[in-house]
Amino acid sequence: MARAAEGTKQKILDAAEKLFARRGFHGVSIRDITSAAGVDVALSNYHFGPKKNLLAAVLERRAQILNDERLHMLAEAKRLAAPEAASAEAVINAFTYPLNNRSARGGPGWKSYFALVAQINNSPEWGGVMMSQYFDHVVHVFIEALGDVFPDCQERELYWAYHFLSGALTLTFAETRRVDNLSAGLCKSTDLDAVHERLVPFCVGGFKALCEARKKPAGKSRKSPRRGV
Amino acid sequence: MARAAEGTKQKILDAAEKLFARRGFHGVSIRDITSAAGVDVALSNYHFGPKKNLLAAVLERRAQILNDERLHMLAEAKRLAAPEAASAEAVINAFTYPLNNRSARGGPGWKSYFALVAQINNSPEWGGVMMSQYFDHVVHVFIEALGDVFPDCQERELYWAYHFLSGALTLTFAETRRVDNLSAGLCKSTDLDAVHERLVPFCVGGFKALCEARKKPAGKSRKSPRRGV
DNA sequence: AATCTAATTCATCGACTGTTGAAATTCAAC
DNA sequence: GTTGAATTTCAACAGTCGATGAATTAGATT
Repeated sequence: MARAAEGTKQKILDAAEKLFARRGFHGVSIRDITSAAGVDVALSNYHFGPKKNLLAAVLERRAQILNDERLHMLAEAKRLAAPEAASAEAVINAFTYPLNNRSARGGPGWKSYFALVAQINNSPEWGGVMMSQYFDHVVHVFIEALGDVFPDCQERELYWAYHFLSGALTLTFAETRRVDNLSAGLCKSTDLDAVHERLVPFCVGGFKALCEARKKPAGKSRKSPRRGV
Repeated sequence: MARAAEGTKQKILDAAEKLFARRGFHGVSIRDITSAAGVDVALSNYHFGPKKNLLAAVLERRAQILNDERLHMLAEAKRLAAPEAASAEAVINAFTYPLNNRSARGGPGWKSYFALVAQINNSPEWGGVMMSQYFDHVVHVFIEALGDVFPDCQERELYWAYHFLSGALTLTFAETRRVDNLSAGLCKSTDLDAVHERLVPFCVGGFKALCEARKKPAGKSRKSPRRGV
């Protein structure tokens, strides 16, 4: 039947995305996934191979879209600011806003995706490799752009600052609702636009403070050795 | 045999902590844990009940120690700064340094513990409730202290800023090593003292920027309604 | 030494795990 | 309408899952 398969593949990916996000990779069986998708158990193996490949397929599906949007927003920010360097706010916003937009207005699949990414990012089993695989090449572009914004900042500090941003970002879009209880309802995890309005200045302030505290040692700034892929 | 049991309980907790941290709750079987601990399978159920209770026991064991150290450091910071308010740096340091110290110099059990907490914090299955259970009462004390540091800042913003700090903090002490690869060795996840030196100014800068961007609306500051437990 | 409880061992329960091979079905191309 | 490959179904595999009840051992108390 040729391309009736594409439909089932997407149904399996959708179900896997949702269930992996809720209970984690090991907390979900292939039978859970295929029965939620309304297809036969064997089809997961037929289309995706072993279970780990299914997780990889889930992560890969939306990563490309997200990365394209990030790079497009960054290019636009640079264009508007030229010939001067774009603001730190604009660069960081280009990195975070696509998540905000997709999570708030992209449908439930995107919400599951970000909840899953948060778990992957914080897992020693997957975090060190899978996050790098899908996102690092775009992060390098942003680090370089931030090097233009903070010409006196050491490259190492930019990576550390990105690391902190990454933790805040993934936890935010995981929407675990902990902060809702903690703040007795003052904060609402689900109001993503409101959170994002705070996330960006927090991170901009963090970058500025860290770069200020650890400037480049001596004379000339703006070296920024291009990093290989 | 009365109190020979305490030894086995600790052995089970140690093994569970280590394995849960590496592969997550669902990725580890009770047989994995008890065989790593060198005890019979049935002893986990005998001492801790069902598997979920074992996870709770693991989380609870070190939370009390950590919370005590945090509160002690906060009191000390307040004492040294009195009669003025303590600095933002001192307050945030009191919250984060105990993690840094225990992870760097507390033995491998603490490292596993923090890696596990990072996964719990980012998991929709556990994050919303278990983190609150063990840490929120201490967080409330710190939020109040931060209210003294930033008297013009709205309480809601302090909770959001804490949320971002929480994401950066837990990812940092998860030591997934992603940033090591990303930065081509420029950053070393395992050099915790170096990371902590950056984490604190980043978060202080974030708090300041967020509080500055969203000051209290009108006249009088310092209301800070005491929040119930 | 006898007693009693706490702790440990062992065997086993039914259910579920990821994966696969063979058979059945579907659909496009001829 | 027949061929042929892609897709789906079904049944089953060997192994593991969390949990438990019964029997055994250890240790303190009497």
